[in-house]
Amino acid sequence: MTTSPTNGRRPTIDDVARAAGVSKGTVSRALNGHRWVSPDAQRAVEAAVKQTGYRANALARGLKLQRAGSVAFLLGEDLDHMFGDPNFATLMRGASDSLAEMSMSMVLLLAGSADEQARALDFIGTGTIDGVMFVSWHHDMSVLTDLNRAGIPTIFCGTPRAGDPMTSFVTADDLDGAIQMVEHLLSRGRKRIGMIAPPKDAVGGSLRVEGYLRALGDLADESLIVYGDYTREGGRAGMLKLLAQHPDIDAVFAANDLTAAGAIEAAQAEGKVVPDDISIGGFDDNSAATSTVPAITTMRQPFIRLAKEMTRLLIDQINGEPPAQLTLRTELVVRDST
Amino acid sequence: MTTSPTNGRRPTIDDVARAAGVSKGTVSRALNGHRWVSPDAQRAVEAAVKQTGYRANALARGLKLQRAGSVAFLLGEDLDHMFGDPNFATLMRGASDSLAEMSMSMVLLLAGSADEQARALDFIGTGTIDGVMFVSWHHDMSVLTDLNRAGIPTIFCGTPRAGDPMTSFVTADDLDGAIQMVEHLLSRGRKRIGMIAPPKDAVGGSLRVEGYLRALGDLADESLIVYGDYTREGGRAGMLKLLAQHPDIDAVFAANDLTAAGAIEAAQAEGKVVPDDISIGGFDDNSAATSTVPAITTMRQPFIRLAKEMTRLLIDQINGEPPAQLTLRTELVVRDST
DNA sequence: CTGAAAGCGCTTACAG
DNA sequence: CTGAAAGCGCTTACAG
Repeated sequence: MTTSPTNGRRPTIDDVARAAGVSKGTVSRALNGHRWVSPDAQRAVEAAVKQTGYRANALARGLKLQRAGSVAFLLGEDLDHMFGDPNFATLMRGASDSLAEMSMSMVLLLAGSADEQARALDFIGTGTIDGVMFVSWHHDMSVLTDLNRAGIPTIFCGTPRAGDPMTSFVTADDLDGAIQMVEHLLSRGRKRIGMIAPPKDAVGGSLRVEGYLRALGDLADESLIVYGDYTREGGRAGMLKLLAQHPDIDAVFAANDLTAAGAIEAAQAEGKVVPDDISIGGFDDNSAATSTVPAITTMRQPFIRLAKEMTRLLIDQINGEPPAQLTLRTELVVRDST
Repeated sequence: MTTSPTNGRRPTIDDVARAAGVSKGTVSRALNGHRWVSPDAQRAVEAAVKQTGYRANALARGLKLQRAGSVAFLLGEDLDHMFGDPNFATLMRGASDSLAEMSMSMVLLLAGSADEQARALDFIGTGTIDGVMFVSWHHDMSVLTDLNRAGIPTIFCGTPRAGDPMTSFVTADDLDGAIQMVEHLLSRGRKRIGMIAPPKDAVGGSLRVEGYLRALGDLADESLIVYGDYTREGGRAGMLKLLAQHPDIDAVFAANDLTAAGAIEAAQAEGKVVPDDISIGGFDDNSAATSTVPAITTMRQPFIRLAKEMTRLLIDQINGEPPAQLTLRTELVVRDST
C-alpha cells in the first residue's frame, strides 16, 4: 500500500496532502486562494499538485459548496433553425468566453421540442446547473415559467412581452434601433418606405414594427408592411411582394440582415439598382450584412456585450441579487445599400 | 422546526424519508428500482416524492456512484463552420436522443479554438463528465491525444487516419460509398468523371478520393480531381475549374451534398443541363440534397444510426468494455441529378 | 498558520 | 424487507 500517485483512479486531495506533507485542509486553503497559508506550505502544495496531476473533483466540491460551477445556455429553438443564423454562434461564444473568465463553465442544453424541454428541465432540476441563460427567437415562454417555479436563477436574451413571466433579461433596444434606421432612410430623401417585418411571434419583433411606424409618423402606411421570417428566402419573397403591390416604394427596412440580403437579391433580380432605385436597411450587423453587393447598412446589435452582461447579471442573481433588466443601444452602421 | 417541505432549499432524501415515514435507505432503494422494497413502502415513497417535488441531487449521487451521469459532445470545429452544415445538427440531436433513453444527459462542449480546447479539457478533467463523443470534420487530433492520456472514455465520429491516436470510432464507409457512387455514374454511361474532393485535411476525405480512383480503375485520371471545401461556394468554384480545364467531362462526383449543390448551380450557370450534359452525384443525403433542381443523387450516411452506435459504444466503454470500432455502410439514393 | 472534525446528499453493504 | 452506518471527495468553522 504505497502512496501510488496513479494506479488507475484519479488523484484526490488526500493524495496531494500526502505528497505535500500537509493536511488536506491546508491543501484546500492553498488551492482556493485563502490567506493563512505559509509560503512553504503553498510551495509544497503546488509541487504536489503538479506531480500528481490533481484536479479537484467538481462533484464533491459542488456538493460541499452548494454550487455546481456551471450554467446552462438553454436554446429554446429547433437546432436546425439556428443553422444559418450567425447571431446565435456569436452570442454563444461570447457567453462561453465571459463565463470562462469567471471560471464557470457553460453547457448547451437543447429545448427546441417538448421532449427536449422536459429533458432539459429535468437535468436542471437535478442541481447540476446554477443558473440558465435562455435564448429563443420566438415567443414560447413556458420554459421560463417552469424555470421560475423551480426557483432557478434565469436570464432571458431579448425583450419578453406583456404577459410573459417576469424575469431578468438583457436586450438590444429594438424600438430605438428601428427608429434610427427609418430616420436614416428618411435622411436619404426616401418617402415611400416599406418594411419586411420579423415573423409575428419573434421576440422583440413588434418593437421593431412599432419603431418603424413611430419614426414615419404621418407618412406611415400599414399596407407597406409585409411579414418575413428572418431568413434570406423570406426576404426575397417579401421584397417581391412589396414590389408587386407598391411599385413606387423607394426604401425597405428589413427585419434583419438575412432578410435584407434576400431583399437585395430579389430587387436586383427585378432590375432595380440598390440603393439608387431602392434603399435597403437591415438589422444585426452580422456576417450576412457584408455578404451582398452592395454591403448592407444596418443596426449593429452588441452581441458580445449582450453576452457579457447576460452572464454578469446571471451570476449576480446566483449570488442572491434580485433580478434585473438591461437594454443596450444599437448603432447605425452605414454601408452601401442605402 | 417543522417538516417544512419547501422553505427555500431543495428537498433532500431526508425530507422524503420523513414524509414517507421510512429511512432514507429505503427511499433510495425504492427510487433506484432495487428489489426488496415492500409495496407499502414503495407507495409511501412515491407519494412523498410527488408531495415534496424531490429530485435526487446529481452531485451527491455522482460522488457516491463515481459516475457523473452525463457525457460531452465535444465539437472540435469552429462554431461558425458548423453553421450551414446540416449533418451536425442531425448527429447532435441523434446523440442527445439516444443518450436520453439511457437516462444520461448530454452537454455540448466547444473545442474549436485552442482556448476552448483548454477549457473543455479542464472541465472534463474535473469529473463532471463520464465520457466524450468527439466530432470534428478536420484532422487535428491533439484533443484526442489529451483525452486518451487522461484516461477519459472517448469515441470519435469518423475514421481517424494512420498516425492518429488509437481510439474507438464510428464511421460511415467512405471508401465503399465513393465506389458505389462512381459505379453508379459509370452505369449511367459516363466516361469522363471528375471529382470535387473533400478538403485535404477532412476526416475520411482521402478514403472518398481513394474509392473514386479505385472504382475508375484504368479510366482514372488524377487531373480530373479538384479540391473543394465542403461548402456550396467551394462546389461552384470546383465545377467552374473542372469545366474550364476539361470541357469534355460528363459527370462529377462531389464530396458532399453542399458541394454538389454548388456544382449544379455553376454547371447550370454555364449553360449545362443536369443530368443530360453532366451528371452530378453527392454524399450525405442531408437537406442540401433536395434543395436544388434537379434533386441530388447521393450516398446516404446513416446519421441517426451513427449517433446511436456512438452512444452505445461509448457507454459500453464507460462500463469498462474495451474500445471498439464500427463502420456502417452508406446507401445509394438515386434522384434526378444523375 | 495548521490539523482534526463535521457535513454537503446520496447509495450500499451489513446486520437484523 | 428495513434501518443505521460508513464513505464518496471536498471545504470551512473551530481549536490550537
